[in-house]
Amino acid sequence: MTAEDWDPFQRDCPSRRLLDRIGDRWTVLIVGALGQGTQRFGEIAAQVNGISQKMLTQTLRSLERDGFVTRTAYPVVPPHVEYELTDLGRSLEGPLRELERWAVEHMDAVSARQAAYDEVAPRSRVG
Amino acid sequence: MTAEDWDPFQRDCPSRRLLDRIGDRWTVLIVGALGQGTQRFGEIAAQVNGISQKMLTQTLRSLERDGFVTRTAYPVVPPHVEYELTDLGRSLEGPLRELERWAVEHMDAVSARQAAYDEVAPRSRVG
DNA sequence: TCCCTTACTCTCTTTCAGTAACCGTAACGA
DNA sequence: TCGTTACGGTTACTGAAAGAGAGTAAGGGA
Repeated sequence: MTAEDWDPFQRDCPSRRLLDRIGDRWTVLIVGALGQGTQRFGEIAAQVNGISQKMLTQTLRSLERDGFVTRTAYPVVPPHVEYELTDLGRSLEGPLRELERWAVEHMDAVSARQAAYDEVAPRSRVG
Repeated sequence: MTAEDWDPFQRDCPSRRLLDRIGDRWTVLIVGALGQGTQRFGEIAAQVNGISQKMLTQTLRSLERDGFVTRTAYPVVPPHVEYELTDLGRSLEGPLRELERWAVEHMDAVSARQAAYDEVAPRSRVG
């Protein structure tokens, strides 16, 4: 474990790119969907409402490269491809699910703050 | 708590936008920086290596609107502005720090997987 | 013959992030 | 007096990324 060398606060540190990837909007949802077990391309697309085929393909490719998911293609017609979380991917589930949970739990509080902010005239706050 | 109504997997659910925001690359780092206490614009910029003034301003504005940070401007010359996490913002620290920690801890594993993936010819894996 | 299925892939348009220049005002140094 | 620095921005421009939508391969069924 050489974890001490990485610092996401530094511009060119690889851990910054990794943080970008795991915080990515589609990554969070795709990993969440795959948490339920092996799934096909179309099944993931159905769960992650609103994702385009392009982004799903692209994100799955990245997740595969990073070792978060495995891709298994059966050479049949029509195509049959299965995606599954690896151990590494499953270790990400926890932190991501917490993020998701936080968002759901604090949604109301944030909405309220937004409404309050938008009421007062912009830039009127002075200390 | 009406948390049951929100579902980030649904395209137009506000919680999806919130999840996007809190997973945002700069948000993660700015909240992390502010975790150490009240800070000025320039201090945050120095910690979050590589962020442009534009993105720092823009992200701080959003964080303020969402109720994660407070902005206090002292009408002096040159300008003096302080940013601080709210209670809501502090409640985000935990999940975000976990993400950060995960990235640092698994950086080596991911690098290894990437290298392995890039070695074999693309699209040669079949089930 | 025609269409259906699935997992892409390509093209086009729009949106977004980053870069660099500029701003105002006061204090300071030469 | 002139030029510079300080600080927290704003603005215009540009290249990259995301989204929308149509097209593709190949076999099986009506």
